Amino acid sequence: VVSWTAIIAGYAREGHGEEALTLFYRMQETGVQPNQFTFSSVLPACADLAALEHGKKAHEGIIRSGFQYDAFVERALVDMYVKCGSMEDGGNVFARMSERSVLSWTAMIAGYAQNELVDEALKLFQKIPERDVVAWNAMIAGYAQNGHVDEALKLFQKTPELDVVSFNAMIAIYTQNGRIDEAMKFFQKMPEQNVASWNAIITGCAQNRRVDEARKHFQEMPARDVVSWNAMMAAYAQNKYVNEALHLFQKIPERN
RNA sequence: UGACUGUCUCUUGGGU
Repeated sequence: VVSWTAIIAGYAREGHGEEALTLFYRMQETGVQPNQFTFSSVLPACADLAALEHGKKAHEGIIRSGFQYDAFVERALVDMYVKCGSMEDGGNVFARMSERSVLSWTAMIAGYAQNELVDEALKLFQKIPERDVVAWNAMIAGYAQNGHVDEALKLFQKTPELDVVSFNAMIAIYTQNGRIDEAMKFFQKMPEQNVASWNAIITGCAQNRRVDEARKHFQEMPARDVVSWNAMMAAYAQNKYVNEALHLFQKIPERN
């Protein structure tokens, strides 16, 4: 079981979920019973593939074999259900967990928000015993994803410790609602911008038909990653500058 | 000898 688990874990970690699942089933066909290590290795593979049915089967196996109270397994189950978008199942496991870390709380909040259950997200957020900056950011982004701009801003203003992600989230919210100038204010007053901040601005300009400004920021930014290049190409393409998009594509450095 | 985990920015498709 150790050997099987080591290989399954390896595949899962490298993003080869299909292989991880295949091996998971094959080990059982050969009569080897998975243990808690195996389950906490294979569940992330189900999560990556958003393979809810496989995840549920694994959950049944976990209950049959009595590993449902293992803390590693519980966290992996919550993570799997959230990433598969099955918030009801995730919530059930979460509610029965022996120990809920702030990571699991945050995963649940983000999951609810991404599934348009912003009220549920808020309920959990209000119940977190210890909120860190990531949890605050998740709730801010949760409002954003559901179009609640004002609530997001209120929460941002109440956040005790802001970081670059908090600001980036606000930039995205405002640009997505056509309020570029307000987004720029956040961009300018944040202590330091990272590449995602610049990318958000570029995308924001593009979505509001300000291609020239997008290009200006693209040229100004200190460092570009693959998202930057994609964002700028999309900026051109979506505004009917197909030739410019193609031209840019040809200029992307190989490492991207 | 083996295990899991959270928040922001781009791209494609699907759904509403």
